[in-house]
Amino acid sequence: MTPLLDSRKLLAFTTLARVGSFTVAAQELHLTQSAISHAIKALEQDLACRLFDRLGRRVTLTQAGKNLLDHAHKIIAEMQRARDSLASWSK
Amino acid sequence: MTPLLDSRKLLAFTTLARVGSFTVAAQELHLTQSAISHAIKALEQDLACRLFDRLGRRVTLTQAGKNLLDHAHKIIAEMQRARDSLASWSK
DNA sequence: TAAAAATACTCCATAGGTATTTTAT
DNA sequence: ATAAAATACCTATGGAGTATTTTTA
Repeated sequence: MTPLLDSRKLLAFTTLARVGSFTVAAQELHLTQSAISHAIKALEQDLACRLFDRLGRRVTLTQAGKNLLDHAHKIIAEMQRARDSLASWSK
Repeated sequence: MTPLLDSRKLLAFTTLARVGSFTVAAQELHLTQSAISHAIKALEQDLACRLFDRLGRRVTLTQAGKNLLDHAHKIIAEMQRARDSLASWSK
């Protein structure tokens, strides 16, 4: 129904995909490991699919996760461009 | 600091930009006029610039608003593509 | 004066925290 | 036995509602 996605969850997602660890992703985003765990779980529920395989301590993208990653990067990059654009604008 | 934008506010923004009325935008999104007003105000504060000129009843985009509109469309469209992509994916 | 937007409140959902438990090395 | 993820629980922020006030055509 709604086309929208939560951008904070997408950022948690791309960070986790890059660093491969909930703990390290949390540090990088200045959040707790718990917050990242919650965010990823909520995103997986929202999209109704697993995004990561938890193979013991190894956290790797599923095929669906790989698929989402590209979109997530584009979305975040576009938000950055929007902010940059409006910042150079006013004043 | 954060590159992120709130996607629900962006949707309120693009809808208002298209229909030119808080009341009509609210109807279209199945929200109240108050909710749209709050959302736009919060977005304007977040970005620290006016997005609409309220000329009496006529609501029109400012130059900054016109600038944001293009980005907002791209962001929402990309979210839609992400969802579509993942939907056709799993089963 | 009759519409439409802004605002004052209220409520509730959820993002995020701490503390703990579970799991795998 | 230890380090990392999941989970239980709690709190606070803010998204969204109703009711009201302000505004302007």
